[in-house]
Amino acid sequence: MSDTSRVGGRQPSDWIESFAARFEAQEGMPLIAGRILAFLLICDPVERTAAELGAALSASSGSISTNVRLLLARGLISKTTRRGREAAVYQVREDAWANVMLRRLESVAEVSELTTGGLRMLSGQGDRADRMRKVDEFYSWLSGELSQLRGRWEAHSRRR
Amino acid sequence: MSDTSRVGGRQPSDWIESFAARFEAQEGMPLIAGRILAFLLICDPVERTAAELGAALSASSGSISTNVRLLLARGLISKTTRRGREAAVYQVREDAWANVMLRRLESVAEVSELTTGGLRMLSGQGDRADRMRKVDEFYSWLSGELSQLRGRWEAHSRRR
DNA sequence: TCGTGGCTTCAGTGCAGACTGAAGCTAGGG
DNA sequence: CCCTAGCTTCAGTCTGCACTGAAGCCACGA
Repeated sequence: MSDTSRVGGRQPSDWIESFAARFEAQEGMPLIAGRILAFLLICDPVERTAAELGAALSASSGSISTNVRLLLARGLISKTTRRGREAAVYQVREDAWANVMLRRLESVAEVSELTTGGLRMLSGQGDRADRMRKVDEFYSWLSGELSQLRGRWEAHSRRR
Repeated sequence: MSDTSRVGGRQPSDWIESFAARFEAQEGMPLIAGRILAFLLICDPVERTAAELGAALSASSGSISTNVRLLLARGLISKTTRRGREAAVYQVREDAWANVMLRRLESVAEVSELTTGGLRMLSGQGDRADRMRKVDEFYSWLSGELSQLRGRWEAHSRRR
């Protein structure tokens, strides 16, 4: 099948592993979740059943079940059920990707809530609060910047 | 000592735990590393020895050694050695904080290297590359935005 | 050259979570 | 109302990592 053969001079299976490794490091995802995501980005046809995912990635049905649910919860893939005894199929929600990642970025700036609280805790402590003030200033600024990102992405994608 | 007493109506030890929990979730840091960082943000005086950190956070000398090194490697704290047999002291590098975090954010956009590579891998596959193209478009845009952030932070902090 | 304080190293422990695979559940078809 | 395909659940295994604390190492002072 074309999914595991050479395409464009590179092994898709290598690409899948790289992708999974990156998502493990960056998002703390299990490797299998990253593999599912990567596979669903390049497979043809775009929709796959749980059994097909398990076969393609050499993972157990339990693992597929768990990780597919994780990806569904994050909003990165969708599940389409079909009538009768047919298996449900999964596919990448490429349109939701930006949303999910932007939300994740915004959460980084939530540290500003902690630093602002810390600043209040140290109020009246004079110089002692200097460190906290500097860090808080950064996170407060970052918080504003990141919330603007979403608007800019919408403008950017509308523009084309 | 004032570090563990009530300040501004909130327990610093609770704040330290919240801070550590957030950094564990967000940065994948060990809890103790987050505690050290939090403690160094609010302690008085600002410099502390490894032994003091261990005592304040109820952690073993080995744990302090490991996690202090992790924070040094990330550039979030500095180590100052002193002459003779005196213990080295650690303190927060509040000025480096923005730099470290911006670099971390930029690494998120490195996924664009994978998606661009994936796109090349799927070249000539027509519709099959549509998913990848959309995701790649987002990461490429994000990559540009995040690299601009650094410039904007410098402008912002110079302005005040 | 020895003594000592401070730091790092490392073997050992415990725990968390990723993964498996079989058993159980669910829902449509006969 | 049973059969069966497909999915989920769960107990068990295993790997990896955070943490400990004691032993070793290093550097300075005497």
